[in-house]
Amino acid sequence: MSQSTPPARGAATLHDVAREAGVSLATASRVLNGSTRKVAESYREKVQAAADMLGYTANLSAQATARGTAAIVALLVADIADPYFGQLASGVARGADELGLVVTIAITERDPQREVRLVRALRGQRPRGLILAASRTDENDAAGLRDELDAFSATGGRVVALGRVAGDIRSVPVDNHVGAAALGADLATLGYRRAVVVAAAVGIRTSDDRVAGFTEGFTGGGGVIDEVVRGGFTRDAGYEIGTGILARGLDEGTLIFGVSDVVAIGIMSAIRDAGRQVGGDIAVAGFDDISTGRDIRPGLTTVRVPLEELGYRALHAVVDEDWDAAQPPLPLEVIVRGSTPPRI
Amino acid sequence: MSQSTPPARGAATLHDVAREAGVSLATASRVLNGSTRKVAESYREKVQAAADMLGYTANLSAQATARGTAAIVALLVADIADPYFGQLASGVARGADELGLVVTIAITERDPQREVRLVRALRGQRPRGLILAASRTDENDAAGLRDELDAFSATGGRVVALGRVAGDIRSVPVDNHVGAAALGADLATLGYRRAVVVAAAVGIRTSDDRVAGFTEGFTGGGGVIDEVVRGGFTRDAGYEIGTGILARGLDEGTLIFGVSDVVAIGIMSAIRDAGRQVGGDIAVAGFDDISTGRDIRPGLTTVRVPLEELGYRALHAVVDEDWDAAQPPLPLEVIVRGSTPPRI
DNA sequence: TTGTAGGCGTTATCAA
DNA sequence: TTGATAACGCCTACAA
Repeated sequence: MSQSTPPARGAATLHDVAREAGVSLATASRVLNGSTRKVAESYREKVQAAADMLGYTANLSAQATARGTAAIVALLVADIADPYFGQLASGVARGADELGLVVTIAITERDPQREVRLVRALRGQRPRGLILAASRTDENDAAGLRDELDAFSATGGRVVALGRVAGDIRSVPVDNHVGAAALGADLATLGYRRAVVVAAAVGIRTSDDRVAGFTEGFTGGGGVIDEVVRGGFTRDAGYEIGTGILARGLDEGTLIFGVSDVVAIGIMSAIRDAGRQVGGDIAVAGFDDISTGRDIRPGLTTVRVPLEELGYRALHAVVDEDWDAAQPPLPLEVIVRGSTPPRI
Repeated sequence: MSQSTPPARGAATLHDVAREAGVSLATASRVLNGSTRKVAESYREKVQAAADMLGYTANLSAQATARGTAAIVALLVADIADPYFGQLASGVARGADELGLVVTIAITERDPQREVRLVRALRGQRPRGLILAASRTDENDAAGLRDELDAFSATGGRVVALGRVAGDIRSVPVDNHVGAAALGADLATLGYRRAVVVAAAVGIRTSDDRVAGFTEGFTGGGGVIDEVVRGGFTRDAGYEIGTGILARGLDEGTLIFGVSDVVAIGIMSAIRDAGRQVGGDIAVAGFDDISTGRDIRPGLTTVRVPLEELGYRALHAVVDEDWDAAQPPLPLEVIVRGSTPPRI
């Protein structure tokens, strides 16, 4: 066996492999990385052997500079410790893995300015695409972001947003309105008549749609929305607002709808810490169906969003050449658990 | 204002900026990316202006090929939807952001073969370092992995492992043994006398250490370990094993210790689904203190591991030049909640 | 089918 | 301080 190449200082390069195999750089490139195979079997084997022996791994950066685009997909989330984003990221990662893509992750911490900076930085990677999962407010302060995204698109990068978004960028639709309406209707049918809604700030699309949908469904079923309180999309926001609501007094049998499970879980904790009971006393419902909602007792009534699938689709929205913009929205499903027992 | 440069097709390059500013490539590079500043203020301004106008972003790939290493840290986790890894990743991301590094994430799905493949693929990015958070078994089947890691280290990459690991690679120590012993001792003091331990497979260090530590502390306090059942590190494993244990019959007042919170939460669900009660009837304790454990009722008794901090430290273990190998282990703390009420 | 050579966007060396 | 210019590792017409 050829021993000509000493254990190279630094990673083995394509050069090394070619030399070791006694072929040209081009040939080595073709068998190891190039797509269409047009290399004699004997050469092919030699190159493979050399590559294995040297532990060669293509330098992705070099590949990227040469090709002009990197085999990378960037994912922007508000908070990766939040199970909502975790499940989402899981789907993205699975899809990327299937396609040999690398996922880069960035955390916005729900700060719009930060988000703009991150997009700008991520752009430097020349990723194939950018998945925006951090829920954002509408047009207003999104101006800076819009510019960055445009710049990215202009260079051939693909932007995918979760939920529905204005503009030309691709998106994976989630029919928050319909889902929330179904939830509201079902809860009205269950006998609930008064509800308090805990939402995020006005202008956050996801929140707005869910509030509107829920209101429509609930009032349509004969219920009344007592109040819509604004906070954020976090557990702590839910806890805080929940505590406030309880302090102002709340009738038994009232329902509190949190615009996301995370918020709803915060509310549940607030209820307990206030010495009240979740369920028969004060009912709670959420949205998303994160896995935690299944393990708490009583179980959290919610609308199931297939988050993993959502992430997976987002990844494909980035990559697929023949992506159909008229995607059917993901199937949503109302799931009634112990946090909203029937009142009839 | 100069209009010489038409809105370039493709992203603006350093070349474009230099031309627009009327300086050389080298100068432009120095003001925009280079570290030590030795550029006349007038030039500096011109370049900045040109860069801003063109929306220039350094091509990280090109930079990486030129420099030989990318401003990237790769993170390997078993499952990003698992809150344990989510919180961990959160800390890693924060640290990376502070240092202007990009985090690339890969999911092992707890498959050793897959892990090896991923490390190999990740190596292609020539990242600054690799953080191994996926809990692994000992030496045995880790051989292939070891090779890949060695290859990576040999090229100047830094490998950091969570928990304690043999070999020369850096690690952020977590004193699982001590923490578990403290938990066992405290629970014995609370009056528990019989316990069943639900662990992962033999050979998984983290699990082994926790089992050994708990056993030591619990028996030292006068308790007896009835049984150690083996499964995995997931919620579903906990549920399944929990169901099995209950089916075989379990005295009231027995304690079940799951080697991680996720497992313990699965056990709690199994207990409820079997019609038994968590707490006074059957007590449960876990390890890690993931956030979910605070929101379920009764709250889960556990050992608090500062996961976010753990991730943050891991990131610094990758980057810091003057990293002190003799890191003090992270402070662990026993947290007693409602899942293990006092029995005296 | 194989090899040669030029180019991708940056960095870094070395004169000027 | 500034500016040519040679790397960096790989891809890809184009030529052989």
